[in-house]
Amino acid sequence: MKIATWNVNSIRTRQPHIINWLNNNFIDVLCLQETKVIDKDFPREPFENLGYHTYIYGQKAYNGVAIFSRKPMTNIITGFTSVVGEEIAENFDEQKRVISGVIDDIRVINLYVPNGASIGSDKYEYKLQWFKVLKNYIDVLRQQESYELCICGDFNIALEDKDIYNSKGKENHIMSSALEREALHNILEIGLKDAFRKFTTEGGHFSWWDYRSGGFQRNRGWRIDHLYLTNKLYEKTVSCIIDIEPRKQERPSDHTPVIVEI
DNA sequence: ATGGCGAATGCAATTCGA
Repeated sequence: MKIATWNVNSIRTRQPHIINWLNNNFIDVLCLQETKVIDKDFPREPFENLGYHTYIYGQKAYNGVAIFSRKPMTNIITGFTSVVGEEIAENFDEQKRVISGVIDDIRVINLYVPNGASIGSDKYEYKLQWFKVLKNYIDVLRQQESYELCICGDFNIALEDKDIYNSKGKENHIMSSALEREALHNILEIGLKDAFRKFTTEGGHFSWWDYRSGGFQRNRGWRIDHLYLTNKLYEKTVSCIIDIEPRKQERPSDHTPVIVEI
């Protein structure tokens, strides 16, 4: 089974790119971030016509996540509140960043982690607090269910210096600060492993390049889109690659897909 | 260091992303 994650930066703008990519890559489950559209206006039909079931959780202009699956998923959950309760979820579901479903006894959790703006900003604090809610969400699910987990998406965090084109001076940079890395490690310590790192240990592999200053042309990238697996799935994983082809195309997303085959 | 680019909103210029 192939599961992919891709921050498409607007489902409506990127619709032809995604259709083209799915026609060239047989993907069972596609997790999308930054769909940037309310559910009523989400272009479901083009993807249903390709044979996908579509599960969406969006809002106007910002954020928004979706999962496309060839087989129907069960136990779909949108947002945090129904799992952790209103007291812990507070207002964190105002931003649509979490959707999850179960397929073949795997719970796929698709995340669009907050960006965080800059170190010490209100958005940075929001990002760190958001991780605490996420931790609670995963803990509750693990108490309630016994599925294997695939937690994937745009994490807006590069865990290691080698995941950044030039890590010099990046310890006080958004996406690579110690507190952000600590927040993500805190999630992973329940027993999640980075599928990409099962096969590739060297640096220089990226999933996002800034639109500005010719980031892609100069290969000034970051690896911030991840697929994390519980051990049983990790052991069964046969490949995990970053496909940079979509980033080369006209009018691309600033992110490119990451695919795991289990 | 700063600003760069792209998308949405909504129709010009601002906000946001990372």
